[in-house]
Amino acid sequence: MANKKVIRILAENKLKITPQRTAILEVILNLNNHPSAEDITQYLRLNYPHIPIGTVYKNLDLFVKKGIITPVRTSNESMRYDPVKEKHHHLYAPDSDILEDFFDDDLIKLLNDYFNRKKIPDFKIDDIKLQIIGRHDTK
Amino acid sequence: MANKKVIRILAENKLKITPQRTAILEVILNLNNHPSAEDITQYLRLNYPHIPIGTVYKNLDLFVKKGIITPVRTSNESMRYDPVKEKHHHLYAPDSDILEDFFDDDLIKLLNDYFNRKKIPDFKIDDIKLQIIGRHDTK
DNA sequence: ATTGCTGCAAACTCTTTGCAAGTTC
DNA sequence: GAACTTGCAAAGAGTTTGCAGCAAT
Repeated sequence: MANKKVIRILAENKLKITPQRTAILEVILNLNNHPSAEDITQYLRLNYPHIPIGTVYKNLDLFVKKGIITPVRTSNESMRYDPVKEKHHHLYAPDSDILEDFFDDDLIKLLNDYFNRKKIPDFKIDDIKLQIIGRHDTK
Repeated sequence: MANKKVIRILAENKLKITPQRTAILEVILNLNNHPSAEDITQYLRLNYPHIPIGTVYKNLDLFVKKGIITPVRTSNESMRYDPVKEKHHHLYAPDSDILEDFFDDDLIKLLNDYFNRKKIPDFKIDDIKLQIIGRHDTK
């Protein structure tokens, strides 16, 4: 059931391979939806009716610590999880709560160049997070 | 006690002028710290020992609805509140949980120009939120 | 055999809500 | 006096934690 990619990722990170864990990671990788813990649990329950949300949270925390996924906050309450490793930004539509990756190398380069030139006094930059807020066309 | 600016803002927004409300708004305007509801309550209790945090939240919600303040989320759990009206971005230091305004008209222009040129298919941009993540120099 | 994981429930943090009594306009 | 606000407590959402029993290495 568990695909090889998932097994490999878990092994590389020295995480024990359990059915729950592989299922959770598969959902995040395949859904590609920036799901919340609640979303993941709902989805898993289609095949696995009794998985507790506590187990989902514990695994998400581990995945975040290992760098397998990244937590993303929106203006909404719940934390969303992003499995993508390459540097990117996000589109967020508050009305629909849809959160999407926004890949744009030109933009990344633009910001890198900008902040390489313009230093901020007494502040060391680790990352730049850009959220493009808006809405999807309705027709 | 309540200063004229606060009174004016409340009147302009047709909010009734109560001691609690003016005190809350004064704290946000004067602290300039992007305080959380908890921060505001702690601070108010120096002079006003029994103010309930529920009252703080109710007023914050109203201020947000009226556009007097803007809620800002960081990677941390609690919501922070920003009274600044001019367009700006933020510096955030996760280690210290310090959130600061970052005013930079060149950056705003750079992003505006960029997104005026480069449209995103099926997406109407309402706002661009940029958080510069990093840490303050320790020496 | 050791170490780590699951399942369950309780607890915790942040925020919202309901409502009676009081205040503002 | 009509409409709104406060204070208080209870409840709600999202998340974390503790621990006994079980599974993976």
